[in-house]
Amino acid sequence: MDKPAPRRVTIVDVARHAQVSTTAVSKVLRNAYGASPAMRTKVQQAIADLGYRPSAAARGLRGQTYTIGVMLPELRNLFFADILDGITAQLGDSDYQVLLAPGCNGEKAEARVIDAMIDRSMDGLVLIAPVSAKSRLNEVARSVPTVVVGRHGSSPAYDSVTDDDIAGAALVVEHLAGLGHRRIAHIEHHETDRVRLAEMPNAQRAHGYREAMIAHGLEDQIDIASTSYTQAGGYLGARQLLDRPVRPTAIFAGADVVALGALEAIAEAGLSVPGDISVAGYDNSALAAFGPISLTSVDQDGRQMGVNAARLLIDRIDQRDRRTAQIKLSPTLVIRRTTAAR
Amino acid sequence: MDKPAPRRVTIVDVARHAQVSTTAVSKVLRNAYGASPAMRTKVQQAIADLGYRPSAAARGLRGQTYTIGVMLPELRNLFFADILDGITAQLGDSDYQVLLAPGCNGEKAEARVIDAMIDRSMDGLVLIAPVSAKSRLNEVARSVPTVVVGRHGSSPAYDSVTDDDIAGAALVVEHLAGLGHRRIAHIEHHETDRVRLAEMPNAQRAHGYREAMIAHGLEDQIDIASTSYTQAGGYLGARQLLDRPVRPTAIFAGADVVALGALEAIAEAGLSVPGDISVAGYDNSALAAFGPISLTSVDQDGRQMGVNAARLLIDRIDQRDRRTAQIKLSPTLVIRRTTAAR
DNA sequence: AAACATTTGGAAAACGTTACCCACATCACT
DNA sequence: AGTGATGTGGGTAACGTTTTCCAAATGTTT
Repeated sequence: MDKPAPRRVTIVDVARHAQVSTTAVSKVLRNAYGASPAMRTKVQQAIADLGYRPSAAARGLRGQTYTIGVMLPELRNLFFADILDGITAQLGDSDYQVLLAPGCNGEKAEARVIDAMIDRSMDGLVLIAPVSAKSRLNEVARSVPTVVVGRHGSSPAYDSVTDDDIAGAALVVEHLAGLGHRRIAHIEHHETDRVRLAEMPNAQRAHGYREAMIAHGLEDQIDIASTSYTQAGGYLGARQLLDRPVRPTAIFAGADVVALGALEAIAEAGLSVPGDISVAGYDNSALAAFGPISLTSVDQDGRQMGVNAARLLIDRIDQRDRRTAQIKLSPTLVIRRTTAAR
Repeated sequence: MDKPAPRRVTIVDVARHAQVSTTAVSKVLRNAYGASPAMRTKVQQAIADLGYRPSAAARGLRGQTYTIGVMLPELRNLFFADILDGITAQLGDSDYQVLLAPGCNGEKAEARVIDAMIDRSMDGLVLIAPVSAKSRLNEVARSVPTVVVGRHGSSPAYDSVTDDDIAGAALVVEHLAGLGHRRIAHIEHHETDRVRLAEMPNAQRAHGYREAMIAHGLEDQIDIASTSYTQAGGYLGARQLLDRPVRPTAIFAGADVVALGALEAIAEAGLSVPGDISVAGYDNSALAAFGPISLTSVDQDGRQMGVNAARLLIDRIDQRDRRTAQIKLSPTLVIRRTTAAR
C-alpha cells in the first residue's frame, strides 16, 4: 500500500508513447517551430495520458527553468506583499512560476539569496528595495535578466520600477500647507551611504520634503528628525521634534510605522491628533487604513508596480539586449483623520 | 565595459585548476567519503580562487538541489510569517535554501504550486495549512519528503507539526469562566468537508470550545455563530450573537481578525468592551498586541512550529523511511484588556 | 611474505532536457 | 525537369553534476 513512488515519467516515455522522437516532444512543449498541428495534438495527448511534467532541473541545464525569483527584504511589510500580488497576477497565466526568498535583510543575506537564485538558474529576478552596492546589482543583472523595484537611479543593465517619492513627499507638504500649517517637520530614515542617499526611497522622500517646503516658501521651517523607519524611530523622532523650542504643528513621517511611533509619543505628551498636531505617513498600509488609527498617508500602488516589474522582466527575458527602461509611478494622497486645518 | 558575462565556472574548471578529477571535486563539495584532507584543502583552495558555485540545476538531475520549498496560503498572515522565521532560522546555517511560493489560496493554486516545487526537484516541502485532499498530500509526501504544518491528523507518509487547538480553546473558555462568564459564545469558520472537519485548526477550535464548555458545566450555554475567519465574518457573527434573546457576555472568536470584526460590531451596537462584553481572539497576532486594541488572545508559538518543521524535514531527507512523527505544541493565553470579570 | 582490508583517486555512465544540425518530402516557380 | 524555398521530423551532442564502479597504493593481519 505504501508503494515507493514510481519513477517519474520523462520526455522519452512520452516520445515512445506518441511514437515520435524526443526532439518532437520538446518542440511541442516549448511551442517551438517545426511541429505540425497533427503532431502537436498527438504529443499533447500522450502528455496528458502519461501525466508528464517536465523536469525543471533538466531544463535548466540547457534552456530555461521557467522560474522567476523575487527577493524582498521583509515579508511582513504589506506594501511588499502588494508588489508581489502584482507580479503574480501578471505572471499568473504564463508558464512562469514565481518563487521568493524569505525576508533577506541586509547586504549579506541579500547577496546570499541572489546567489542562490542564480545557482538555481532562474530565468529572471525581481529585486525589491535591494541595498546591495550598485556595482553588484549591475553584475547580477549582467548574468540574469533583472528588474529592480523601489530603488531610484538608472542602470545600463537592469530595468527599474519606482514610485515617485519626491512627488509623494510634495503631496504631503502641499496638503499640510494647504491646511494652513507652516511648521511642518519630517522624520527620516538616517542614511550615510553615498549611493543610497541618491537611490533609496527614504532619501528621496526627505529630499522631496525639502524641495516642497522651499517651493511653498517654507524654507526656514524645514525641520528634520533623523532616526529610522521603525516604530521606535518614529517615537524617538517625534520626541525630538516635540522638544523643540517652537513645536511643529504637523509631522510628516517617512513611513506609516514611523507615524505610529510618532502618534504614541504625541499621545504620551498629552497632545491630541489632529487637534494639536497633524500627522501624515507614507505607504498607506493596512495599518493606516485601520479605523481607530485612520492615518493620512501616501499611497503607492504596489500592485501596479509589481505588474510593471513582471512585464519588464518578461520583455527582457525575450529580448536580453534591449535598452533598459525606468518606470516611475505617481503616488496619491489618502486623506484621513490625522490631519486637519490648524 | 558592458561585457557579456563570462561563462560560469564549472566543476571541470575547478578540477583542472586543482589538478584533480571532477569526481574528487564533487566529493569535496558534498563532504563525501573518499577524499584525503590534503586533497580537500587543495580543492577548497581552487574553489575559492575561481569563485566556483555549483549549479543547482545540474545537481538536481542526479542528486539533491539543496532547496526546501515552503507553501503557505497567505503571505499577509503574520502567524505564517512566524512559522517561516522558525524554518529559516533552523535552516539558516545549513546548505539548504528556503524558497516559498507566494500565497496560494485554494486547492487549485495549492496543487499548482506543489507540482511546481516537485518539478523543480526540491529536496523537501513544508506545507503550511494545506487544504488539499488527504490522499493528495499522501501522494505528494511519497514522492518528496514533506512536513505538514497546522493540520491535525496523522499520516503514514508525512510528518506534521500542529498547535493544540483544542487546548487553546480550552484556555480561553477557562479564562472566561474563571472571570465569572457563563454565556460564552464562539464564532467559528464554517466547514463542511468531512476530512477538514476533523483536521483543520478552525474545526478543532470549535470542538475544543464545545468540550471545554461541557467540562465547565456550561453545556446549555454553548452558542456558535458559524461564519468565516475574516474580519467581515467576525462582524457578521457578532451581529448574530448580539441579536440573540439573551446576549452572550463573552465572545471567543476563532481568530484575531474575527475578533476585530466582532469589536467593530459591538462598538456599533453601542456596547463597550470589556464592560458589556468580553472578547478573546486566537493567534496573538501583531494586531492583538497593538496597544489601542490590546486583545486577549491565544498564542501559538509559530516560530517554534517552524523550527520543529524544519528539523523533521531534514531528518526525513536524511532518512526517508523512518516512521512519521506528529509534534503538537501547547498554546498559551495572553491576557490583555478585552476580557474582564462580569 | 602472503593475504586481506582500507584509503585514495579517477574514468565513465547516467540524469532529462534543449539546441544544433541534417535529411527528406512537398511545393512553387522557372 | 530543374532549382530553390519551405515544412516536417529526427539524430545526437551538449549542459554540469553525482554515482557507480574499478584500480592502485597503502596499511594490517596472519
